[in-house]
Amino acid sequence: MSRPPRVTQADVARYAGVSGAVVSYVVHAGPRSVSPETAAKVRDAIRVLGYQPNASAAALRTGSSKLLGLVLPEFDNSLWADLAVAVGRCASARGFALITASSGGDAALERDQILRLAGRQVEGLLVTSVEMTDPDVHGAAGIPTVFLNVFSDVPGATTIGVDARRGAIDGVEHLLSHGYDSVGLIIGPDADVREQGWREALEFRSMPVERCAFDRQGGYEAALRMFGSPGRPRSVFVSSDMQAVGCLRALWELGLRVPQDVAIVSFDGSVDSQFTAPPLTAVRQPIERMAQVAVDLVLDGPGPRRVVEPVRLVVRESCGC
Amino acid sequence: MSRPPRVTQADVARYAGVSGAVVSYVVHAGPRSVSPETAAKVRDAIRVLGYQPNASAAALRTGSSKLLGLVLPEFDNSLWADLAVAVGRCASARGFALITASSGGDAALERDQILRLAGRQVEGLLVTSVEMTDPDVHGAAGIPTVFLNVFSDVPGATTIGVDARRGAIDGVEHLLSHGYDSVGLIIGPDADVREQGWREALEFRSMPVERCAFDRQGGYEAALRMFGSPGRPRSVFVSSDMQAVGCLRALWELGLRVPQDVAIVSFDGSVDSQFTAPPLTAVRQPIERMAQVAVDLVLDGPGPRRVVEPVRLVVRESCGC
DNA sequence: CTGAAAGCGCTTACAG
DNA sequence: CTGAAAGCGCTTACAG
Repeated sequence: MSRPPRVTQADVARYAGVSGAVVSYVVHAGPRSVSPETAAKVRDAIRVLGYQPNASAAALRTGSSKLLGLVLPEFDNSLWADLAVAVGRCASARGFALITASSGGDAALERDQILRLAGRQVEGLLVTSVEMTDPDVHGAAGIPTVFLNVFSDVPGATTIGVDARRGAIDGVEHLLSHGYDSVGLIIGPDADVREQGWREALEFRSMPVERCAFDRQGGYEAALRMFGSPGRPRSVFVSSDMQAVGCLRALWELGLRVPQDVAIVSFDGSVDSQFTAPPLTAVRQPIERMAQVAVDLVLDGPGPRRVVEPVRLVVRESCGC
Repeated sequence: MSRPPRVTQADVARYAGVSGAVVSYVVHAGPRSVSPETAAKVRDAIRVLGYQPNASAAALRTGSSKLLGLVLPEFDNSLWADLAVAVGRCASARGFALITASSGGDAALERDQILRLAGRQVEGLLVTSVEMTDPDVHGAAGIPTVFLNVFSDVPGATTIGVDARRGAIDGVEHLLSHGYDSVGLIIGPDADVREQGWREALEFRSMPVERCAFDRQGGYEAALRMFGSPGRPRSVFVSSDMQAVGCLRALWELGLRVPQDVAIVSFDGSVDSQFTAPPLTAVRQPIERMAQVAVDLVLDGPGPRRVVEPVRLVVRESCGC
């Protein structure tokens, strides 16, 4: 466990009998060419000594840390977990590593984390706020930033999101197509476009709404309120898989069967939605694709823009199909 | 979105009319003291200019990157997700940021990720392998490493884990205490100490075993095999929450009720186990505590050691209590 | 209490 | 094709 002193470029150069520059040339295959024999000697030295270039030094010299920052509200949400994996993969493919931070859904902490990441010279920031953050943090950090999971255009910021209004409409219409006369809504603490879509699909008929946190516990409590009292709706559109998982648990406790007594359509379509009992019919967000676009945009993005990815209804069993 | 040139220490020094050294002294509150008036001027300059010390430069100079690496098999497992959050919090409290990488459970990729992290000058590595990795990677990286979720002592390596044999015994005995005559086992691809504990608790009576991947799909398929054919056990001990979630789904499909037809005790006790229907009785791994110990050990650890954290049976409803 | 200077390990123009 | 050297932005002995 005693740490051996780090092998530096100079060590390799000495061992191979060349200058440091040449070592750098072979490590990066450029920008100058090196004769095959010299290159072989250098590669040998690298292998024998176990040389690993010092990323801090390279970052300092080039001004490029090859680091991306990812800020998520929390990890124990399979949607964010999936996103973290996908972003990590895309970043890695472009030679970037990922520094992750979780904000716990707290705006002040989130801002703090972003500033911290900025200090670490990340070259891009991917941030997912439950509520779209003040785009000012973007300016404050002075680093290319893309906001993920944002449902509407935010002038001056690069945002990626799905057409959640459309998704909500699709989900609610699917429920309606089963002939259910009522469709409740379980949604986050603040109004968002999913609520709007739900209203439109219902042609503005009045139906029960419960607001709660975007997690299992929130969905659980909201469902207890919505279905524990008389006048419960025949079906419900839930604005995230996590809330839907909590909702399912509440319905089970209340002795209500899904979909026979209450039908559900959820929003997100993460792994969790596949393995509930019954599996959830869900409006799926294309996480992999969004991750790819986000990484490309944060690294190459020419300026603020709005990207809307299409959403797709994945029919499983909770809707009664 | 145009990137302003970075503000450096020299800029602050010039603005405040002091030397760079003084700026460093006030930023770090040491190691030399600075007069209150000068300090005030410097703090002003920092605020006005929006100075963020360049972490790469500091890392190069001090030889300390203040970075920790975390390698996980995947993120869409709430146990790992919980762990990532907990480790992030502990690291942050000690001024370290976290670079995360997921191995996808592939040993070669895992090794690769570790080497990559080593090149990034992380000062410690926390790695969780589904199967305990070759401790050689530790030597190869030349960086203090602690392996998490390891169930037995590995000489020469620092490992943290629970007494999983004891946990399995507790879980199975709890099932037995309900009077169930049979307790099946759903476990990972390779034998581990949980299987041993299960056998011991059953006093080596022969019972059904199904092996499968440590994920939802694995547990789903294993349960279909175990409960879809005659001679199914009255209860089952499942070696992870993810597998238990899949198992619950399979039982639902088979029309078997939990706990009336089949009782379940799971292993992990992550958030997911709280919100299934019914909630899972589980042998809980103390994730927060393990994260704390891991971070402390990787940063201060004097050498290889074995840490065993106690496990606790959390009784909920899937066992029939 | 403060400044001038060295040096961490790289990369890359500049000479040769 | 290769080497000597400058410089990225810090921190920290060393002088004063």
